[in-house]
Amino acid sequence: MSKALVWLRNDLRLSDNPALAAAMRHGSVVALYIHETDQALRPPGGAARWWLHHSLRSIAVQLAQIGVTLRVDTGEATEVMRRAARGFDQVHWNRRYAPAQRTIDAANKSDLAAQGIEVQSHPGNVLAEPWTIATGAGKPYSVFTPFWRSLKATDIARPLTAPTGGPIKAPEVDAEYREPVWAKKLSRHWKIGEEAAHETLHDFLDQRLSLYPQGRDFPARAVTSRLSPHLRHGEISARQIWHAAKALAHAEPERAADVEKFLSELAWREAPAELEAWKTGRTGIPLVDAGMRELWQTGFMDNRVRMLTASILAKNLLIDWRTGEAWFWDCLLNADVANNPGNWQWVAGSGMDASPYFRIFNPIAQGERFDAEGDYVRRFVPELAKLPDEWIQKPFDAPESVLSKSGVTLGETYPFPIVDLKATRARALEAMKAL
DNA sequence: TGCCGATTCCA
DNA sequence: GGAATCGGC
Repeated sequence: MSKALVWLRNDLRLSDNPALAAAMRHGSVVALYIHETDQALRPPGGAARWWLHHSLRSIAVQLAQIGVTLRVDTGEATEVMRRAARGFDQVHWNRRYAPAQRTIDAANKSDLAAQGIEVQSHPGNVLAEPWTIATGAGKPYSVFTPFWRSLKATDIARPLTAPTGGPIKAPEVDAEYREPVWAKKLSRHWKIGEEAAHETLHDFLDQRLSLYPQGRDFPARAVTSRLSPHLRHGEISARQIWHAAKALAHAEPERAADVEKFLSELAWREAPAELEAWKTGRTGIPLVDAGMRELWQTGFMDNRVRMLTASILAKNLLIDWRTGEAWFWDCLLNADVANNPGNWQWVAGSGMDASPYFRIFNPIAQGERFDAEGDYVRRFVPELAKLPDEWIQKPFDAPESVLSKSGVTLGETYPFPIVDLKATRARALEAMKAL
């Protein structure tokens, strides 16, 4: 009998779970969840860890009802997978899209292939996979509105139904987890698991959606969907939400505008791939990446680099400065309510005593002025270390011969820039003039 | 604690 | 053809 292993990650549901469905078609199935300890991944915070624990317990019971055992393990993904996949002839998972996650998944894929195990990856928890929505020039959209127009015109895949099978006894999972005392407060506000996720969706569509477009920005009204923790852990898929809301708009056309507003907010989940590149120091602009990696590795960032990385996010990428502020807040050892938000507002030009709106940093020019020998870039972006000073701040302009001599392959060892500095500068000035 | 393109000046 | 300067964004 053929055996398939399903690696569950952020997809803790039975319905519309392409990896699980494919594995079930193949033969007998075991599911695996790994608490990944890879350095490149951020471990979940306390609250998310609490949710995850209960979500795992919930899905373990559901899986047992269709004859699937859930195993839970801890360690580096490739280490755990190498052991766990022994004896299986297929491994399935649903794709994830953050750079660090993709690196890990690619490593696993080749590792398993070397063991003679077939790996099949399936669409992750998105409406449309990133490479299916592109501009006329074949590049990812960098502005939400055209992205949304394009997404709306796309056929979003229909959700799959949950697989069936004969029940077995549910295993005890995540046994080492100890419920923190503060979790009692949380548990009064949330129900966790796939069933609860669908209840939340339908409560929202029935009761709060009509108030959503007007009320969503007013926290006291509490009319938002509250689906985000369910989505985060994959207890419900974006496709399921999409089609449930579309079905409502079809049945009650007078509510179509409300549905559209809600779905456009759902689509925001999928727009900012750039935010992830910024956070993880993979923008393709050396000084920005050095700063973001310093922040992540050390909990500190040089002040000039703070201004510059903030300027890139708020002005070139036109991402809400509060998103960047939240990331700094998480990562900085010296973040303080008195300065962190204030500094961000200064850069974004939205606070009192703001920097003038037209002050947009150019990280290449800044690098050439303040890191002329490239020492700082070399320290935190070692894959560029062998580039000569002349090109260390702008590898994308370096001649091919210089790149190859320095062991740099753009798009492979180091990313192409995710922003066109000139074009995004012009766009920012345009956008701010409009204000 | 800005960037950029145009202009001017000098070699 | 490069450095210095300046105004507009």
